[in-house]
Amino acid sequence: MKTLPQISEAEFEVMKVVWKYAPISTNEITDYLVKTTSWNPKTIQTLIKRLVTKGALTYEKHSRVFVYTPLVDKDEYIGQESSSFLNRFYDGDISAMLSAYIDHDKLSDSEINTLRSLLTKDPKKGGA
Amino acid sequence: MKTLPQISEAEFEVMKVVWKYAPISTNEITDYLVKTTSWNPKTIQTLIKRLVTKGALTYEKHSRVFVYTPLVDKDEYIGQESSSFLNRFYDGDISAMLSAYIDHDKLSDSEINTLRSLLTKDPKKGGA
DNA sequence: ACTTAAATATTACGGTTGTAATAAAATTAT
DNA sequence: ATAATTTTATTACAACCGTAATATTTAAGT
Repeated sequence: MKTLPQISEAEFEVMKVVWKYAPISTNEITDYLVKTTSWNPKTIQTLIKRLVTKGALTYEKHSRVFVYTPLVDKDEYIGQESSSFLNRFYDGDISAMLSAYIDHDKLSDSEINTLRSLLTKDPKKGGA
Repeated sequence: MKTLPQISEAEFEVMKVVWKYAPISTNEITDYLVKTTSWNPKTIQTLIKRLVTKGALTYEKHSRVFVYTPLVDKDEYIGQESSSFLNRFYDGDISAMLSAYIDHDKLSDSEINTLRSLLTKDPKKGGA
């Protein structure tokens, strides 16, 4: 498996926007994040640039503007981070993790039910 | 809620040892981690020191040696990290997260069953 | 009391991150 | 063509991190 680039927390916020709206220009990314964060546009520029350097984003020039597309797949990235999280914090024991969420986050009955139905679905259907 | 100190990934490995064996001396921590990691003892010293500075550990002097005890609660820390992870990566949607684990990590039937039974336990019993 | 050994403390150093400011290049308007 | 504006590129800088090395303090032996 190819190794995905290291994406910092702030950079990840940028990635989320690009994943959602790509292809998207610098200004569009900036407009969006200026509204949803407390970041200065200059900061957002820097984050975008770093993501390009890291190989997480690529772009096409449309005359003066750059229009970005993700180079890393969202599900793959999140899946990898999730596995790594599970290993570091719960030694890979997913039951231990779920237990901790149930205790710590005090899941409501309806959340519990949703989870249960998730686990009850016939895995034969829906598979690849 | 009091804010827990920021603990880095390498520091967290040290914390795990202290959580497990506290009260524990510098040398005991070092011996343990030298075996389970590729770290130089000096590196481990540094990590311990930083954890003290950050308020994650405290110690008692027993003549020349320091004997450490955690100042942050393991479950509390992990719970907080877990909530934060869930929010950042899954927008707080625990079903989405579990779904992703099921898909990405290809959970076995027995794992699925364990999870299901976890969710089926009567929450009335065992509560505080 | 001195020397030695063991433990702790201080210093180092490059990479990453958060957070921008300044500089340069490219377009657009005049 | 120039000037003004917009976009991108370069530079900055401190905190945090991984990874130690060196220095100092303190206890133990002799």
